[in-house]
Amino acid sequence: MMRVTKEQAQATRRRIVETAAEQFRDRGFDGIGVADLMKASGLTHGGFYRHFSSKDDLMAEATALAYEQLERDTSNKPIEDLLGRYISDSHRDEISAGCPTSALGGGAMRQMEPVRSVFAQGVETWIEMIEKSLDDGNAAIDGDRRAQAIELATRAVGAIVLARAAAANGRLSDEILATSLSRALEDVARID
Amino acid sequence: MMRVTKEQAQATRRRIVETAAEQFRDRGFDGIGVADLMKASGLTHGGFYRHFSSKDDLMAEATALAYEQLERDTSNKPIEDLLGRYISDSHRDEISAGCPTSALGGGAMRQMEPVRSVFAQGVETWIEMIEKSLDDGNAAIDGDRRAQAIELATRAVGAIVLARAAAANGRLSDEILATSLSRALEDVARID
DNA sequence: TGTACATCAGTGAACGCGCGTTCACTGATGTAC
DNA sequence: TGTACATCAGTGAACGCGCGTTCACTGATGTAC
Repeated sequence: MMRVTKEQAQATRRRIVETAAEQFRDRGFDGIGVADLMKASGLTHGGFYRHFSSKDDLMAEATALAYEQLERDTSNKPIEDLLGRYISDSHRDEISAGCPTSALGGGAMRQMEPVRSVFAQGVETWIEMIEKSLDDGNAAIDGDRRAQAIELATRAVGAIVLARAAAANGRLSDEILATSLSRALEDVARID
Repeated sequence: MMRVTKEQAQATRRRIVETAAEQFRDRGFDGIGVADLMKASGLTHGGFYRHFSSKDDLMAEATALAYEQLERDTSNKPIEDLLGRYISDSHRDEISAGCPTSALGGGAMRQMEPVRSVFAQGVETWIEMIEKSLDDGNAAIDGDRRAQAIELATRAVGAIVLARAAAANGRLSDEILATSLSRALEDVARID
């Protein structure tokens, strides 16, 4: 097996990006190398540069894919579901399938340009999803939906980041999630 | 100059921890190495292990110091000041002097044990500081102060993490900070 | 207080290792006739 | 449709480099007498 159908090559490329999207969130951009990423994709490291011009290039693409997955999993859901899924034990614990902002966004300013822009675009998308979720729930009467969406976006991200930072103290971490979720749901009920 | 007063040695050690507390927040734990850290402290890398048993050891100590600095800068301040300082352009931009939770907390679960516990303790301290700030403001009447403190803690951390993740889009990043702060201040005014 | 020796903070060379990246090579796929 | 050749996805060895850590050494400080 050397050289492969164009379709197979495209599938390989996609597989690498999917693997990277998981592994980067799980271990951090610096926590996994090109060789291990290729091995986890069932390949050897040498072929990497047939698909990507650099690790940074893959970081940008993998992050973009992670935001697309977040969008797919979240859009067209009632705001209560959205918050319930985001502010949860399973989201805290399964970083590799979770929101890229909470997993990697804290270091976005340390990254090179292609990656930074992907994060900025992902944050905008994330806010718009919440706004849409608020609008869908009820025939828009009150207030500034955009501002409400931004507030809920920060509360959700903050809850997960804080719960992960506190993870060594399980009781505290759980308290942060439970309190954050119940107060967010109360406030959403008040809006609707 | 080889061998130095016990006081000087202690001062050197402190200087390394202070440098590390800044550099780790700025560049990330993986973003700066032992040799560069020692150079930034005016030393050569060889002496590192006279003071610390490993880089992880320093990471734990530096993070603990960063939380102490946060506590010093923040406690006994009215809640409005606390939020105004935290949710600000300068806090977003000057990561090296800012809150360790927003700078490094997202990766706490990827760290080894001494470090994880320091983050958990730091988060607890941070929540307690907000709770105290709420209590000081007015003679405790209503509601669950602890829950209010947790909510405000997540809103502050979330605002900074989101603003940093969105930094490549300056307008969006500023919008997140402005909206988060004004809504947090409104809610605090409602509580008091 | 003065002398002799042990301690140990700091130096700089060296260690093995894993990193991102490059390269010559392979051989089935894709293409030109 | 069949043949001849070019392309290029994937392999695995090799590159230079920076990492965390170790070590023999230095010489002023600290200590024992």
